[in-house]
Amino acid sequence: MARRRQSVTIKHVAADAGVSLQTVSRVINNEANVRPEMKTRVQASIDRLGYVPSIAARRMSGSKSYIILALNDRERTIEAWKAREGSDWVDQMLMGGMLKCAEHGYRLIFELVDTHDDNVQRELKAAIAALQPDGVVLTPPHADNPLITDLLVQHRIPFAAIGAETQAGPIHITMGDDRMAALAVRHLVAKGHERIGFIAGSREYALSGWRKQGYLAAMADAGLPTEHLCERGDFSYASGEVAARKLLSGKGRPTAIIASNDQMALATNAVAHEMGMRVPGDLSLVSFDNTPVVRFVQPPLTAIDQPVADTASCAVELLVQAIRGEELPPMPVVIEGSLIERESVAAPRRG
Amino acid sequence: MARRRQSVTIKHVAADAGVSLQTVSRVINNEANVRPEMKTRVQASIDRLGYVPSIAARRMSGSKSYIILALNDRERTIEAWKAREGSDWVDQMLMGGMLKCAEHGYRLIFELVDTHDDNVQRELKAAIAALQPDGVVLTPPHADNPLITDLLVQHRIPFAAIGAETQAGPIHITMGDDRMAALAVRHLVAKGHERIGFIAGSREYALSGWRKQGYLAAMADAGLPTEHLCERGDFSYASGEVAARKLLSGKGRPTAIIASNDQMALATNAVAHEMGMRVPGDLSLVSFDNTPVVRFVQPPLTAIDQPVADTASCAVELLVQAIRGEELPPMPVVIEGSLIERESVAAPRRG
DNA sequence: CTGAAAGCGCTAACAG
DNA sequence: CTGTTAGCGCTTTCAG
Repeated sequence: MARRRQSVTIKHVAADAGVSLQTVSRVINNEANVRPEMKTRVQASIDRLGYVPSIAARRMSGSKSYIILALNDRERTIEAWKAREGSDWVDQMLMGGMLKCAEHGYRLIFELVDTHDDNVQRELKAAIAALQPDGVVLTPPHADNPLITDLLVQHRIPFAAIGAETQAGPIHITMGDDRMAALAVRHLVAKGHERIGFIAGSREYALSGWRKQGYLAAMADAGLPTEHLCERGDFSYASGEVAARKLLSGKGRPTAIIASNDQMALATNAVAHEMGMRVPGDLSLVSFDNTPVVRFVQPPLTAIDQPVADTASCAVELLVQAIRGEELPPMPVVIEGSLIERESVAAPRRG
Repeated sequence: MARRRQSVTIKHVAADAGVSLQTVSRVINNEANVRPEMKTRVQASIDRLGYVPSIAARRMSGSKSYIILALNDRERTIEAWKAREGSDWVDQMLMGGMLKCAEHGYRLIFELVDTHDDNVQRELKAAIAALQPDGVVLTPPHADNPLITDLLVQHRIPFAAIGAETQAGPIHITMGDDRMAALAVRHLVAKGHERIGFIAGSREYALSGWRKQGYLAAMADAGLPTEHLCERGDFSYASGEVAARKLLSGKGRPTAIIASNDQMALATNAVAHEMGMRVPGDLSLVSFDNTPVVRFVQPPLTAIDQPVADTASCAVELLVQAIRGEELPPMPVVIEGSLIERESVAAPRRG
């Protein structure tokens, strides 16, 4: 294969502008110690020739690769992709992260590794060796895997942990899950609900605990009971069915349920219908995540939106700051979601 | 910032195995002219040290970057992402392409450029200069933009055009849109429908024409009329409403409609309900694309699945073959979808 | 079949 | 403030 050469290199620009390579380098890296006049001249040459630096060459010589790695769990991601259940986590993650990367001249590379596999470290090491990323975005449950975070710390690669239990690296972002759960509770309480059930998510995710705590705290604040009103699922539809059936078949059943994700909310909705209950007439329902599918079911579900794109965008922004050695804000940074009202919540029936 | 160095380089492997750099290079590139014994010894060192070559260094010296670019239209992609209408094109594209890339040691980088902007060429040139991709996946409507294809040809970068009208480069993939439309027609004819309406998509996409042609041909084959039964939308929900209203408000209205994408099908479904018609009792409906949302509406829609992931995967596979200089199959390669039966099709009412 | 030398495009370190 | 020099890790080219 023919050797593929850069068509316009820093040399061409230097020759065109009549300066040294180094001066051009300083201009493209926006370094100090270049006279404005010089800078203008060089920039003019860059624009005229349409010069864009090669990221491979920059990586080779300098310390930057201009690559940020977005690490996701292989098994879960592939499963979700194949199931086509309408979750757009990958989409939101990718678009949010990619667009922010582009603003700073970075590229985002999406990578899958097995969290549970003994080979995590080997897989991650290989990705690091191949790509030499300047930063890594870690999504749950990776964000809490010490095999991953330790390796990153050791390689001195800054990482942004999204939804992690504890702060293992420089950047720690959450989506305010506890406050969002409390918001859902208050929304239902304001409608007059007193018996509010909750379906928790998988223990493997820190956010499951936060959502549950937020629920418990808000219920306590409102002076409402939670006994026999809290079940745990694993985020799957099937687990949602089981939990919903338990909650709805006992005595003193709830007039409203908050489900920790959309699939479990969908399942709850189906179970309610199956049991002859109307949503929202007999049962109000608030979902978590607000993936596109909740808008298309009957009734469209009131949901807590999980701001995935904003979070990914923020992760990249902070990563770039960290790479540049700039000071970071206090952690954790909280990107709060919001409650989207639709048609699955109403006042409870009296009696 | 500290200069970040590769922890294990080809030099370490060479020293460990007691051979020259070149021999190691030959082994990792699977070249001929290495004694099996040598190869084994080198491979052992590679495994022991956990060596993985740096793609930046490989790009610098050799001709390969091990990067494949997936090019999508900026405006449309961002619009679809923000609308959160439940389309999972990006997801399917990314996962299909990325997993196939990984199999061959490549990485997929997702990039957005403005098809309509005068700066397409500048944007694309910049991406090429920065990344030096070994291949590019082009999605509609990029695949038919000569500003893009010419530039790629000129740079001798092989590209896979998905859903392009004509073959501008080495790889040309379609999803058999005409045959899929015919399949939808035959499905409806088999149920007893004779007046079958069709809502075409935006002229900007070659596949809109193919789908329409497939419909017209299949209708002709069945000896059925198409006059006043064919409207054109632009793939948007709003355009679907307009088209559906036209089709359903005339005399001799259709007993079934095929919509060229899911949003227009959803719109048709809504219009039918609004007009007091039942789906599928009074109107059967077949949708195109089969994005997740069609499973969650009432009734769940029978749809032609568009095999986006398989297509992206195939594009990458063929690209890798092209990069290696291997022979390619005859073009276009057709990745056919299938008809997914759900609940929006029934026999027409008699009368 | 294997090795040595040269250099890809850029930046770090140092010298002026 | 600007230029020079020396590589980064790998593949290509050319010798053996």
